Amino acid sequence: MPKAKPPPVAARVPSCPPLDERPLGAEEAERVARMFKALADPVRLRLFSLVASHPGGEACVCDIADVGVSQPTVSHHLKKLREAGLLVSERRATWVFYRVEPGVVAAMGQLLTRGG
Amino acid sequence: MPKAKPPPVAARVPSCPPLDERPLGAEEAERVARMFKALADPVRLRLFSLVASHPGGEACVCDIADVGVSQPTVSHHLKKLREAGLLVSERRATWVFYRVEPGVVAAMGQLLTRGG
DNA sequence: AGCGGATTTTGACACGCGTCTAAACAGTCG
DNA sequence: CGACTGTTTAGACGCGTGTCAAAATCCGCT
Repeated sequence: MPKAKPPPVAARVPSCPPLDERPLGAEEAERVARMFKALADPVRLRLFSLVASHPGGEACVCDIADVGVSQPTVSHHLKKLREAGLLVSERRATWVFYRVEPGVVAAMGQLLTRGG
Repeated sequence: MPKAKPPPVAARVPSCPPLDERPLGAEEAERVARMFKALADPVRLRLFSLVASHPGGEACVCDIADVGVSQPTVSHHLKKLREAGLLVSERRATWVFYRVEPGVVAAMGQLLTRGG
């Protein structure tokens, strides 16, 4: 039986203060680093922006698969983005559609937005 | 003679639009990924926030070296943050001080701040 | 049930990266 | 100059990760 984890929701983002407010603890840093790591790859960055900028707010894999790597590699990266909570996927008939999970991106933005 | 590159200034950040405005090109993605990669490590994240939140806006290496790894490793990570343009360093007498380069962080924040 | 297209998973491989110890470098103080 | 402190560099090592081809899975259709 495949693990049927519910998709990671925006509510699970514990919202850190901006990076210049106070030093991050070890566990906080681990968690935040995981999010940044998801966007620390050119292919993932392109896939993410392709989904984020796609009309309708969602994109089928076949719409965004042309980023210069093989299609299995695309799937691999999409999975990583999903596991990081940045994207959510939904199967409709033959195709799988991806959407951005808005809360997480906003949380990362707040980390980098100068506080005070 | 050590390479005397001028410090990477905020003006060198070519300021991308938010990720949901249009798909990133290949070269753009490479460049942006390099910046995210610099913050995609727990130790670097802690070092960065230690510098960013330090009173006076700068910190000596000896002030922030206690993040659970050896001191050479700290130096290695600080070098990466400096090469990524996120920190600048200056030697004063025996000690080396690090400051954040504000422009780059702001640019990364804009990437993640929902446009429109 | 069986075919065919879309997507994911598996297995393998090479390269990058984080970490350490040991050594080198810089600068201060006797 | 020589000893001592603070910091960086040089190698070396193991693990994670990005990539691909091949196989497996899912789903609609006939």
